[in-house]
Amino acid sequence: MKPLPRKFYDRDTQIVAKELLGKYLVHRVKGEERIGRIVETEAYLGPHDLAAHSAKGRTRRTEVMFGPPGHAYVYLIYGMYDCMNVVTEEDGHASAVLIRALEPMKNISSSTKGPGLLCRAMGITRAMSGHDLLSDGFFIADPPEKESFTIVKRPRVGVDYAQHWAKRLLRFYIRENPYVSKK
DNA sequence: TGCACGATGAAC
DNA sequence: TTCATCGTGCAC
Repeated sequence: MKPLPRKFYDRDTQIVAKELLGKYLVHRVKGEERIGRIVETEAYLGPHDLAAHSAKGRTRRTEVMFGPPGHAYVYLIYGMYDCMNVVTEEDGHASAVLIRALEPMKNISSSTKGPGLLCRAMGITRAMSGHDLLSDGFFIADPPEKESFTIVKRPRVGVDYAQHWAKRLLRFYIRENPYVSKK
């Protein structure tokens, strides 16, 4: 399997969030290849999007969101879980896509239903924030066979504080897939 | 230097 | 509905 090209990520964040569905997230950890199929994502559009971490400005934590596309932005949430995002759009545009759930494909031994759990199952930690996903070892690739499915759009989870941005349909998931988080 | 608050998940 | 648990951002 080959990493998706940089130009895949260098596009409108909502398009990337939708097209990431069905792709394979691959992480090789101590000789073992762990693979999950992406079944749920959320788009975070940039500093103007009040639900995005980049809305607070450029800080040490969010620096990677402001950088070039195709890099991982991983952060600690609620003091106990790591969450993984993929940086989108051109260098300087602080947007990203949160990976919210995976369907286990290979070497997955715990739940991948939710952003915190999938990082735990895949062995992804915030030490990897800033990692270039155009590398072998940790990347996203096309699935072996083309598949078709219906995409459901919903408001994002846990962003009620973001005023009107909380209502936007920026959460995407594969219809009827049992590994999607929260019903 | 202190403190309120999460892009969560599990238990009650 | 409550709680575990701690880094981040901002107030003081």
